[in-house]
Amino acid sequence: MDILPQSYYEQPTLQLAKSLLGKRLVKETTDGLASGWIVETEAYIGPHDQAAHSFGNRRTKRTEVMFGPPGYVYTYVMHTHCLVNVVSGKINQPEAILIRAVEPYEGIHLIGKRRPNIKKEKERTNGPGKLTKALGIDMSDYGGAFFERPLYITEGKKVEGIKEGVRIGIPNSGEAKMYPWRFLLDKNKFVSK
DNA sequence: ATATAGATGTTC
DNA sequence: AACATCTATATC
Repeated sequence: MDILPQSYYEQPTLQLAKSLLGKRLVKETTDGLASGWIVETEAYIGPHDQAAHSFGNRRTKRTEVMFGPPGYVYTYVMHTHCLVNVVSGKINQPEAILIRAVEPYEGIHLIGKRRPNIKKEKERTNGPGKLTKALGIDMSDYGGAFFERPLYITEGKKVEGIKEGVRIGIPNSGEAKMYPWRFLLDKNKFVSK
């Protein structure tokens, strides 16, 4: 499967968020390769979105990559966990897509080693903090490109049953929390609750 | 099966 | 002080 070129990321954020469903997210480490199908995403459209870190064009050390060209990696540490985002929008348009869940595909034994003591299979990757740990993504990936190793996205499989919904976990974002900017594959067992 | 609380680190 | 979360524990 081919790595998606940078030009792929030049489409509008909401369209890209939907398009990412079913693609293959890959991470290579010294331990080996692990990958999963993307089954859930959320769009964060900076200037107009109170829930985005870049709301009102707030530019800090943390949000810096979002102001660059699309197709780059924005990792962010929340509590003890690390979250992955795909930067989208043109230069100086701070937009990004949060990857919330994947379905394990390659490197299952690695994923199992990184997330032991799990009762059900789906609990390994059905949340933004879980999937990063499962695939071995961390802050060292910040600022990298999704079209270059070691962290990249390739073509995937065709998907059906794309569903939109309201975003999760952003209670204090005013009107913005009602925007239907969450995309997921209906009937897939690996999406978050 | 669902619900609730508590712990965690980084940023502002 | 706020938060784009996870896990354990408790209860049905």
